[in-house]
Amino acid sequence: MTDICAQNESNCLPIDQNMRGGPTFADRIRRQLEAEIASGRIEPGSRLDEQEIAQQFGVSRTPVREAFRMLAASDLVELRGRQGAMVRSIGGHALVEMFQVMAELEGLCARLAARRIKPQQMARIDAIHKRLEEACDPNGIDAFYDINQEFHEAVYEASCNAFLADQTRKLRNQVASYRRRVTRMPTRLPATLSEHSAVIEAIRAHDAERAHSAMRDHVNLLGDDLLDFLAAYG
Amino acid sequence: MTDICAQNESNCLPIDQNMRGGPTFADRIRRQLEAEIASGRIEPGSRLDEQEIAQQFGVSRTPVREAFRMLAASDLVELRGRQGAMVRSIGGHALVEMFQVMAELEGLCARLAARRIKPQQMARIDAIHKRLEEACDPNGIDAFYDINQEFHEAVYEASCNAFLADQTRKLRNQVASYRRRVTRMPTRLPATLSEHSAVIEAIRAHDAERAHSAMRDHVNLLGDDLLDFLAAYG
DNA sequence: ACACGTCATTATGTATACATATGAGCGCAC
DNA sequence: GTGCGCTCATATGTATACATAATGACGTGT
Repeated sequence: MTDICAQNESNCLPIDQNMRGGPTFADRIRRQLEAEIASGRIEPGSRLDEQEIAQQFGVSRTPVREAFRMLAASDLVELRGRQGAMVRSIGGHALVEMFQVMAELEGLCARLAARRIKPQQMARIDAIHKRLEEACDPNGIDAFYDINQEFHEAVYEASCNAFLADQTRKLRNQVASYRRRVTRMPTRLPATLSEHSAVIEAIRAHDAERAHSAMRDHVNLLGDDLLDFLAAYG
Repeated sequence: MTDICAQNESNCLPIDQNMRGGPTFADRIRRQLEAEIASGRIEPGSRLDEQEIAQQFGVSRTPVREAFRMLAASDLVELRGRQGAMVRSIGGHALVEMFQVMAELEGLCARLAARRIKPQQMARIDAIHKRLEEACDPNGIDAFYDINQEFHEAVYEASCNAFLADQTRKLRNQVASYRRRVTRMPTRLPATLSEHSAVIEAIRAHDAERAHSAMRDHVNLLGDDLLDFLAAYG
């Protein structure tokens, strides 16, 4: 079998070199497709062709099919009988529902973090926030997006609940491609900064209730902006 | 190909006749295994043999493997490299984490239900509760368990958030086999009834906060009992 | 007697072959 | 000209074949 990167000449699915996730092709393909979907490089509604992807990865259809099944169980793609797989397209109504749940889960993360955070984790969050302030530049949107993600990830960890962190991460990943669009709204950057500040100060004060509501509001405000964005640009 | 039920002579995986879920074998096998795992007929830690299951269902390994991948993505089974699949075994620590999340999600269901419930749904919940009271008999534990499930399902629906309902259902399903054991504790039945009553009255009064905390407490108390049970009989 | 290395068996991961359903394109009838 | 039905191509679902890594047994050496 040729190396998995061999077939990769200017395809729309460039193989990530750091692909040492699972040793099996199915796992690697799943991870790669997850990343492509989350980043928006594969747009919602796109059809995923087994043979095409198999050729791009230089493998047979079998591991691709298994990757599809895993992604379908994570609700990242939809399998429609014999009509193939397509990247799940999330409508406005479903987004509202998902943000409501995400707000509650992220709120719980913040609440637990307020009760359990260790000085080292607090320092890390402060450092991330400082970097986020410096990256508050409409030109470097992608950097801002990544650092923002780091902030939330740090709160997940501070919650000291690995399962909660995992669930929240999965949900965040499901709406990632939609979130990424709304980051481009000019008002979102400064709003994010001040909302994060509120969360951080509540956590620092070990005020669980305030941390919960601050984080919930933060997520809900993002959801509102996202809906505005979708209403305007479709 | 022989009918999917043909090979089923006194196996440990009796085929459910109402198996018209997905038209594909992979889907049917996934649903069947889900049910077997949730009911506890396949115990946590059991190893799932591809060939054995394929023979029991009268199909080849391919759809079985695809079912395994879906179940693994739902965290119901673990795939350990080339060492096969085993039903996920959840330790006490992980159970605590999961119940903390489930309490929050069920609490959110109850909160939304308190705000949104329609008279018809309220009547349905009352009817279910009445049946649950009648089933409060240590001999008919399984019936009690099923009606209890109906109650929670009715609250999910009353929340009018399909995504939330789905997430909560999945989580409930993950710990189903552990929940089922604790139902056998003698104090759990009357406790469940009174805790449900508190939730119901809060929902009837459209008191969102009270509904949330009542449901959260209900789930947390169940979690506590489950931990006691595991500590004693684990 | 115990430990270690080697080998055989077996089950998983992957590739390929085959069956069949879905959708497109075309022709015909009204 | 439009709508219906047929045929065919293609892609998915399933089965089978093959390669390889992991498990267990056996034998040998200390």
